Amino acid sequence: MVKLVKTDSTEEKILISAKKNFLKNGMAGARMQDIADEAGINKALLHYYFRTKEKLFEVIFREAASNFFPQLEGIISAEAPLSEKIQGFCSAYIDMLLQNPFLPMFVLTESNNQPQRFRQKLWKNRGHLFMRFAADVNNEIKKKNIKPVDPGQLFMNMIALCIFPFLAKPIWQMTTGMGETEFRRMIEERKKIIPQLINDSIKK
Amino acid sequence: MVKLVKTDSTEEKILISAKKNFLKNGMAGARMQDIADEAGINKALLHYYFRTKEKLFEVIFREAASNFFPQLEGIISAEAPLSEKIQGFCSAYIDMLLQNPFLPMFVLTESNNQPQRFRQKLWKNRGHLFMRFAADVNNEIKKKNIKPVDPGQLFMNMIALCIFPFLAKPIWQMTTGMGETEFRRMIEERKKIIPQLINDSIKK
DNA sequence: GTCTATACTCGGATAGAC
DNA sequence: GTCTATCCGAGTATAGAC
Repeated sequence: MVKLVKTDSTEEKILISAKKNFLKNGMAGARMQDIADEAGINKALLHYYFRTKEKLFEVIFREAASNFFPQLEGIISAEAPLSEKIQGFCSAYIDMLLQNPFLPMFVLTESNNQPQRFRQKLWKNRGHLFMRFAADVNNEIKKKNIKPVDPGQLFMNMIALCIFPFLAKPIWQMTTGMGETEFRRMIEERKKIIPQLINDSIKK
Repeated sequence: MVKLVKTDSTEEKILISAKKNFLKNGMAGARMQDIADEAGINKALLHYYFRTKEKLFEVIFREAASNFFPQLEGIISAEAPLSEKIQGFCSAYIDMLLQNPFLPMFVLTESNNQPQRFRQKLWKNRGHLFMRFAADVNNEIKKKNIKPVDPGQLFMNMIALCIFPFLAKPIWQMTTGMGETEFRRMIEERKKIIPQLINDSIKK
């Protein structure tokens, strides 16, 4: 996809600043003043470009949401054994999350607050990745290569194990006294642990 | 524990209403007016009892947080094989979550917003349950009854699998078109699936 | 303890000059 | 397109009567 806006344009500066602020504080917590300050402009100009806070938020949210279920069609569609796909998916997904640690919390909280209609429009037909995955799983079941399992539960397990530590990070660090590097090491470790767990659970 | 406040006292009515509102909308989203309305009183009286919104919030938050890592010492301390404890823990935890579906989202989001100092005070020494569990696991490892695994990762996996579906519920329902009863059935199913998964992962 | 009325603050939005 | 100045509503908090 081609970037239609120059990196140093005012609009782009606003979007960068807005993304940072919204991801950190959510729609309710973010302040137009802060967004303006960080973009090096004033509030009036924000409204000139995006009319309202809500409209600005929507732009950021849409993009974030589209990344929540990652675009890993590449891995899922590849010609490879299921177990390797699972391995590749988890590893790549965790890497993405490491680079966007606020993404899960943001998408989950804000999804709750959106009105029903908007939510539907946003998430409907977003299930391509999952359906592709489910087809793979069902196929392997039919070929009797793996145990008969519910692909939905399998997918839920996989993303739960990948995402949850990022959500619980602050609490986890508090209760265990874990520092930044230790936490990181634990996450890295999970790139091996999770595929192992998932693959073991379907192995015949 | 003895309830010090009569159920129909004004204070109790406020607390019930506040809990409902805070859990649903979070600290930022909740409105003192709504809390007052639902308690059948006016705003002024809220402040009479709890001085500020923040103080009222703290009361609710403390109680919610103390339930997040559940008090299942009963199960964990029991004289039973580890596999049965895991089974019992997951099942009881999920039942608790079914009765408090907003709890996970609330505790996680609000924990992020608390200042460092308060967070520490709140979560420090909250790790009894986990330490007890870790001791059990290490013991079984020493006796060569199970594979050598990191108890931390094991515990993380267990709670991730239990909690995450409640966090992702709205998104999950949107993408899959799942209704209320189907979602419930899926959760019920997980009471069996999760212990199986966890126990299989440590079985020799 | 409970109410009505009001003060105060914060933050999103707009007017209008340049 | 960008700025300064200002408005205005929402929402927390308080004063003071009963």
